[in-house]
Amino acid sequence: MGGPRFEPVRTVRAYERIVEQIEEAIESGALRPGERLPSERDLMGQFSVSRSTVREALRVLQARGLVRSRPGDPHGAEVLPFSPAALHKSMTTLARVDELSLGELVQFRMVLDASANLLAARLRTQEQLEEMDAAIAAMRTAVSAGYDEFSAADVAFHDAVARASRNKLIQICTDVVRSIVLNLVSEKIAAAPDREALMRRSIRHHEEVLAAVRAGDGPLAARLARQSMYDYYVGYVPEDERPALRALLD
Amino acid sequence: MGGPRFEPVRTVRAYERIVEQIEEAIESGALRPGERLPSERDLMGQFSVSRSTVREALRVLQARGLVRSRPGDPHGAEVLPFSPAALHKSMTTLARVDELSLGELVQFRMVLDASANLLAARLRTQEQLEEMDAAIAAMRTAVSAGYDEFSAADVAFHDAVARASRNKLIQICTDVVRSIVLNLVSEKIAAAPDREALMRRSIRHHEEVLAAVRAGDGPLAARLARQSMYDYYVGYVPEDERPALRALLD
DNA sequence: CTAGTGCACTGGTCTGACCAGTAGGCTGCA
DNA sequence: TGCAGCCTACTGGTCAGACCAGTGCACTAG
Repeated sequence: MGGPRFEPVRTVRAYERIVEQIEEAIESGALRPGERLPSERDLMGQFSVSRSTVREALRVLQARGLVRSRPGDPHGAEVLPFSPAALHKSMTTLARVDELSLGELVQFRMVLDASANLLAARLRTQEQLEEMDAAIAAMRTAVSAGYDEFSAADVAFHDAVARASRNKLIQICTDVVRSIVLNLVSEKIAAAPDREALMRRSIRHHEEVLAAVRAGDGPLAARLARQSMYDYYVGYVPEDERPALRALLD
Repeated sequence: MGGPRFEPVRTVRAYERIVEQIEEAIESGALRPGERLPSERDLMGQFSVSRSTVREALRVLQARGLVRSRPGDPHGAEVLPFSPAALHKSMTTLARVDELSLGELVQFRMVLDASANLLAARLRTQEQLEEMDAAIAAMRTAVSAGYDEFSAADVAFHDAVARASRNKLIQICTDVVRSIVLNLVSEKIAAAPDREALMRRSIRHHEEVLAAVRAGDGPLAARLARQSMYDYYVGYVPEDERPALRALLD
């Protein structure tokens, strides 16, 4: 006893080492978006491994959304700007396999949207207010155009609010969770018989929210935003999940 | 004009088709966590592709956290239960490459933690209250033990609150963002000269939050949680980002 | 009944090959 | 001289076949 304590060695696969190195180069900024990786045949020389190993590493990097390769491209794999695609993918998977319910997703949107509005009320610029105005105007004209147009304008409004919050994490999560929710309910909404009434009420709600944001009343904007989202989605949430949503209301 | 409109065909790689099929089997529940995939040599037969192609597909699935393969395992790759590891990875990448600032991360934690407390105040069980009690007790004894123990107890408290919110998305995002934040500041906190005073104040704050949760006062718990987190981290956030954090306070 | 051994099979890696697709230089025509 | 179109060198995608170290299980010897 008392001799040197050895730790179990974790065998690290060759392709993992390659992933680590390239990932580090990208995340540290040594490789910038738009730049190219050497070709696979070059990389196998640089890393002293076979092409299969290089390719497995590139597959992982591609799955993480860091690079993209195109067959025949003489310039090698391209380093991509960050996109929430990988985040989106894993959250979508979560929603599918881990029985994330519509109630939880909507509740999360209520939290995010309320916070975004709270922040936006204090941090918004004049330009952002105009974007929100424009989005609501687009919603009005879209009532007769159809649900897709309406939904797009609605998304534009919430995006403008999220941007005005100046928190990228809120923007990204808003975007990701919203697209999952829309994917779950858009068909139902588009087929709803009282669709037009829903749209008109939604527009009214958005106008109230925007008024609060314009007035700089964060808490009011947050409360109205929560209520608006609740009203819009509650009909599609199972009865037994609704109390949890109402717990966020005042 | 007027003829059939053709869409551009997207060439789909063979390994992508394999990923899609296995992913579908897992997400639909046809393959359950703990079950095994056929061996790579079996799969190359089933999909009529070479082993390289099968392996590239498995690498993608592994990067997404859906399966794991171990060398020598005679049972083939294992289907994993969902874990937020992939989510965590992509969010960490986001924090590194997309210049996510500490201010934004802390702000997001304030939003999540406040919402979790708001919900917990209404939905918590007696058992969860006891967990929170135990976590605070552990924080007290950890003041003298060291920062690592204290931090672990602190994490346990916030986890209990997140669980009590009954929203998995909140739990996961809390977990992911917290670990990123801790990774950024834990060294600084551990080295802070007034560390012990900070810990004691933090315990007091947690006690107040817990009292509000126990009393069922959601808005109060949310407000106290925001304030507590602000106080704990504000010293590590650059001056120019602090106003955005304060915008969340009352 | 158990400890130990051997074997069949696995995943990780390598080599070497072929194909279709791309970009950029080259050729030949106007 | 200018440009359209072809050529070629190279790329990524895929395949085939091979070797190795490691694993679990059945079998064997005690």
